[in-house]
Amino acid sequence: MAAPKEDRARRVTSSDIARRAGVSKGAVSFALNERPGLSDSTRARILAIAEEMGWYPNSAARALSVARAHACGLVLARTLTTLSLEPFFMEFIAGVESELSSRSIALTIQMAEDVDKELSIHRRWWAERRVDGVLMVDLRKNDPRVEGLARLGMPAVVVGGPLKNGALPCVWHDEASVIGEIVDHLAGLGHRRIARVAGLASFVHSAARNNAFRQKARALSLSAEIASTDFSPESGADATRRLLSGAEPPTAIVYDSDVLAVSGLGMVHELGLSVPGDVSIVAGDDSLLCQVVGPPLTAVERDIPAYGVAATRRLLDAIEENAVGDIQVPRGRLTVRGSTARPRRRRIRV
Amino acid sequence: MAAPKEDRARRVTSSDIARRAGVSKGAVSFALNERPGLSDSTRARILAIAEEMGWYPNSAARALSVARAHACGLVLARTLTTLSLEPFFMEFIAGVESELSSRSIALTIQMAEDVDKELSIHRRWWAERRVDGVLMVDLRKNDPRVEGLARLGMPAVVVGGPLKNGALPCVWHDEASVIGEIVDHLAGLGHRRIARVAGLASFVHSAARNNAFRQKARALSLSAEIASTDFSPESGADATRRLLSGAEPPTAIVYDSDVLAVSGLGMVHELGLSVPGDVSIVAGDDSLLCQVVGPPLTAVERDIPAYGVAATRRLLDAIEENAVGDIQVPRGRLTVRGSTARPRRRRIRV
DNA sequence: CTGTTAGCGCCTTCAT
DNA sequence: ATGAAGGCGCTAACAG
Repeated sequence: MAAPKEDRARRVTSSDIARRAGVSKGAVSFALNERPGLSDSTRARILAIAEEMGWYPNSAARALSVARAHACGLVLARTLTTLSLEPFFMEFIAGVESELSSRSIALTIQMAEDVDKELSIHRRWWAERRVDGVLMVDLRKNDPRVEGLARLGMPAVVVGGPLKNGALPCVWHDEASVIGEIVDHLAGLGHRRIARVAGLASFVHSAARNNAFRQKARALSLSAEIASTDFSPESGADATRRLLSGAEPPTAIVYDSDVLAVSGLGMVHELGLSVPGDVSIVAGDDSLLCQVVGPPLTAVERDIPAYGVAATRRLLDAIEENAVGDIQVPRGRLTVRGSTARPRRRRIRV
Repeated sequence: MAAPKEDRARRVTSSDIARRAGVSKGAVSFALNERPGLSDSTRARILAIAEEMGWYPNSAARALSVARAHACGLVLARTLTTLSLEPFFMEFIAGVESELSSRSIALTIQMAEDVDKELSIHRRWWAERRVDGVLMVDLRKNDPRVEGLARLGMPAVVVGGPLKNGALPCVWHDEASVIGEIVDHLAGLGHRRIARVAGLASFVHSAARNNAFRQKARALSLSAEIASTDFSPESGADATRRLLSGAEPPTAIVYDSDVLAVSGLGMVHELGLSVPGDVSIVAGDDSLLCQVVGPPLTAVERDIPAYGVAATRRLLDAIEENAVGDIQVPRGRLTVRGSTARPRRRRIRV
């Protein structure tokens, strides 16, 4: 026998509902799952009693029976600093969550040190049937998770991409055209030497932006320089200092994220320079952060919760085994604020 | 029969392990749960086979059998803006998660519009036995969740407090002494008119800080003013403007969070004033945000992941029905940076 | 249209 | 030290 030592509180089961309604357990199940084969009056009576007694089907029993966990998973393999500072993650989670909870599907979250650990979490989740599928974020170059998840056979969708081999469905966003818009804006203002403070080059989306940045700059005959960071504010400040203390400092800097941009702004001020007088600044992600600093930052605005929603819908389709291809979400738009302007003639070098 | 239409992939069960090991299912269970009654060699063989086949017990079956979900819940009832901007939440979640995952317990997260919706999520989770217990954050005055959770009988711990009626265990933090340290610091620098930009007064922790602020100021014969906000950056900027455009503006402002402080700093600059020359600023929460703005902000530093860890441990105890009382976590410490200094004599009023 | 029943995969008591 | 068997609460075939 496997009953717990003593119940914390006598728990209500579908049998209780059935007894009170004078029907069988099967009828209760039918009523709850809106299946035909029950008179409306019986159905209504059963539902009313369930409601009154505050009964919901035991999720474990249901999961066992229908072979579905009614839960999706998300593992985050980033440093705590990045996770806590970047508004992106919470906004994304909010989108995911809203889509999931409207269908009474739970969201299970875990953090991991690196992508290999992440993959072993996925393996375990799937072996335990704890989740029905997962969302995978922060796609890396030669990402071991893609192959790993694909062979696992667990429904999964990649946030980012697109993936050339199509091993996994993905929901992506056109980075190149956004970068194009930014560079156009800067070139239009008259900037000739621009720079980019990028995230980790091992991230596919950062790498894609790097390429787009270089190409677009070349097309417009601008000199373009790229400094890499690990997404932390310190590294953003460092990169900014490095760029601005070169022989031919850029007159505009494009940052990969809002956090990097804000820390870059701090460094510009610390160097005794002004924005946008000496340097123009563009943030690659928008958030209220960009709006509360002085000057407010020109930034790329995009609907991140919607990104989460799209990814979740795609995952749900994968779980239902509905074949749909990759999905592209609307690209971000540049919002011009006070941090970008025409460059000064030429700064007196100290 | 309740088998799924067709298995996505033949799934491994404990029977498979048992067969391969030449033992019964019971033996597999014993091996896995480290129970006596098995020879070491048999145990090792079973474990090795399970490992090799990548088998983990089906979580639904186990949950059903042991009447435990092996999952804990957290619902967040804040605006998306606050959630995404305040580093607090992710850091807290990281702490919770680390404690949970080290014991293979899942964390289920959901967002809610308000505390009433939150309570109904709790009710449902508990009725479904989807979680074994929950953490409750952002304690409000006369919080309906306390009473609600208490009568539900679901293990729950309140993050914040302390609760006077002891309806639920809590893990709290001494707000008053931190505020005391801040005000002492400011008074020590010579400030006589100080102000506080507070969060929502309906939040117990904000209210506690309000009281402490007033009392401490009175004790030191300082004039103290409080402006309330909804934690959003805009409201922080507004409150700052209001305070500084009064007849007798404060020479120092204490903010309830890092986000409020940073937006306040932006407003101070926008008003053409300098920090700390014209106004000193203290942030009630520290984060790298405070360190990357110019000047870096004097702030209260505390170990938020550790707060999450403590709360989680307390919850796990509640679930195991181990009686332990409320827990107080170490208070934050003031880190003095460049945003606080002696006040100027008296500013020329415009 | 309604009721009965087997079985989902595991844990655990009891008998061997 | 090991195996057999019942039950956790639900769903869904099937019989009535």
